[in-house]
Amino acid sequence: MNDVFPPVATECSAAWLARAGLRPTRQRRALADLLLAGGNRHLTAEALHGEALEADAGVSLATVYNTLKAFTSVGLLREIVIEPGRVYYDTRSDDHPHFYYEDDGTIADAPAGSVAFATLPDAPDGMEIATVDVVVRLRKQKS
Amino acid sequence: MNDVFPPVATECSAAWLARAGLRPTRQRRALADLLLAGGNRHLTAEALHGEALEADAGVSLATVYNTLKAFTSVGLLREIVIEPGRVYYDTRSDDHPHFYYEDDGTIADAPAGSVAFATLPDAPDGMEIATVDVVVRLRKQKS
DNA sequence: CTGTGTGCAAACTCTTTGCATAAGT
DNA sequence: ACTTATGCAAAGAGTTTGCACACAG
Repeated sequence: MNDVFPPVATECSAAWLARAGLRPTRQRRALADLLLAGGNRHLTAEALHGEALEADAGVSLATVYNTLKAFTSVGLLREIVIEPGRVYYDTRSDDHPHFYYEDDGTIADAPAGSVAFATLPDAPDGMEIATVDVVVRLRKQKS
Repeated sequence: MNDVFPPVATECSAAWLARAGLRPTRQRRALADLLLAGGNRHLTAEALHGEALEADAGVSLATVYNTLKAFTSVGLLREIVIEPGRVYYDTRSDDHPHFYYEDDGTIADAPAGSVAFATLPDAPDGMEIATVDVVVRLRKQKS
């Protein structure tokens, strides 16, 4: 076992699912493989379904939706909501800032550590801060 | 003319619209009045439509949507997207952080100045930062 | 075996649009 | 007058759901 290298996708998807208590069905493994394949990814249900189709994974769109929700609820993925009517899923599930390119609607991770808070608000009484979502919206330079 | 006090709603809506180059129709003035009435507000199209109905403003839902979009495009409002399939409009159009109560899906302004950045990322080449959206997600305290 | 996951299609929610009427300048 | 806005209802996009079948433990 090697803790240094990121786990190989084909092996990882089963472990991933097992650790989360999700049954490693063929569809879930296929989707997990796709998600884990390319480093940190930010994609929509439809985009993932498209990739699944290309890979002949035999996964229906409904299952993609259900699976993404399942993955999210066990903390394997994180939802990002930036545009109305479109949910992105991030394969990094920790709290980190994003770039949003307004021109083409794509999302990327902002460089690690590039956002730091000098101050954060106190949570109102009886509340606690779950996460702090930061989206840096980018547009083409005017000049 | 008095620059110190915030403009009175009934007077303001016409000025608002004129300044933005929007025709001051009855519906737009009614919606502007509702929006300006209660300080900083965060509401959805449906919520505003509900208020318009209560106020007998005679404004259709489609017009509420169109009007909110029009107001947003001229900078009178700002869109806030936090939940999938639900757009909030903020009567404060400047860049400021929000609290999001996960329990009931409501939004509030975070206290002024409560969020400050120690560092912000450099925009990628050819890009510039348009805005930085900050949403502090709150949940009920566990204890 | 037993229960959970999948697939299909229909339902659902929020939002947008086409077109005829009404209102603003 | 001429142009833009409104209202209705229907279409649209993205997501969720109900139910029968299939698969994992």
